[in-house]
Amino acid sequence: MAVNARRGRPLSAEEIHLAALRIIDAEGVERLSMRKLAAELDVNPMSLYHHVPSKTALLQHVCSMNAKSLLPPPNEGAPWQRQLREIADTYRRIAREHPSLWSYAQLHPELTHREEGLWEAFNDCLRAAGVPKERFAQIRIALFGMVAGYLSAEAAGLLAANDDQVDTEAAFQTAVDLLITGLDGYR
Amino acid sequence: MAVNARRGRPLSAEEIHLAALRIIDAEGVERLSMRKLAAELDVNPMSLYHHVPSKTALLQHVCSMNAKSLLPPPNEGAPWQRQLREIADTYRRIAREHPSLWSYAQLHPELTHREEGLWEAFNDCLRAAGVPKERFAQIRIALFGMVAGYLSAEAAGLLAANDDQVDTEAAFQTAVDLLITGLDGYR
DNA sequence: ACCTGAACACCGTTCAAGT
DNA sequence: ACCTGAACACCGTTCAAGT
Repeated sequence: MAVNARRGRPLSAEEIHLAALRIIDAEGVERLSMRKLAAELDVNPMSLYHHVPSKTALLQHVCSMNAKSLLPPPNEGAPWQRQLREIADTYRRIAREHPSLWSYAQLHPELTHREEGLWEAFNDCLRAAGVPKERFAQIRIALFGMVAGYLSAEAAGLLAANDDQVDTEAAFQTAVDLLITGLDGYR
Repeated sequence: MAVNARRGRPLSAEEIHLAALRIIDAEGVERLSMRKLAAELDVNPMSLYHHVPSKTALLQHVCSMNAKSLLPPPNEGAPWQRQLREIADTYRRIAREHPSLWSYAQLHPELTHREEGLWEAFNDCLRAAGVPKERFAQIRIALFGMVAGYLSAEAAGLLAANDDQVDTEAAFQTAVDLLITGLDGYR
């Protein structure tokens, strides 16, 4: 049995995805290469292709795994302002866990498989805020685009680069406050 | 005189930047290569390096040129709601002129040299809206992050991918409306 | 079944040599 | 001054050959 010469234990897709995420967090998506990944795993570069069909498929998997964490805790009873904050905070937590992946995934939406339930949290929120149903789709896009987009800008360092002394947490809360006050206008 | 064998007329940095932008618009930043760029210009790949120090410098120049167009028309007299719409619409026009470059520049803020005057338009707006001065910096970041981020998401196709029938123009106006109503809360 | 070395078609960039 | 061919150190991926 031709077990890997250098490691002695078999390779697995799981292990490959985790190592990829480690490189992405440490060096950025752009610096992830199949050859570097193999080196990280102490494995022949070509061995990876027995567990993962391609680099694109690997990135798809990592992006989609990450997107699964976006579902916020169910929260139907709470006031809608609280619900929206919860969504925004969940997004921010995920964005900051893997900032390079977050920005990259926004640039390559085709890589991420998004769960059906992702929009439900927004819908619950808009319902509770008294937004007319025929406006749901557009407002959901507006909110999602601004929250996800803001976090992508923050993750990439675009916001810190522009103003020197920034409390990034407070700036994000300011952004969410603007959205909440704005949404309140639909009541 | 060793004028280029294939073209007969001399190469220039200007010409290189324009050709790069053409490839970026047609195929995306990620598919721009020095060798492809040389082919587009019907030139030896190595000739480029006599006019441009590196691919990174080339992208820096193109990104910074593009960012210069972000300065909106001076508009101090108008109501602040109108001023903010003007900024947002200017940003959107530029984002949609070169969508791939826009998203890429957001992911790589270090590539873009931003003019000093870029924030003045926001400041004018906040002043006119009656926002307390000590909140300017944070609100400016919040607004810039959400507008630029939303447009990056739109340019990359993240918003269209999520909902099938989207009027992207209307969705953006909805987003800007939310921000204006939100800002109005500071009055 | 799993691994691997050589090979192919790409990259960005350096450098010595040409005119 | 401007151009160029060969070369170097990288990529992702295929495939035939090994165990």
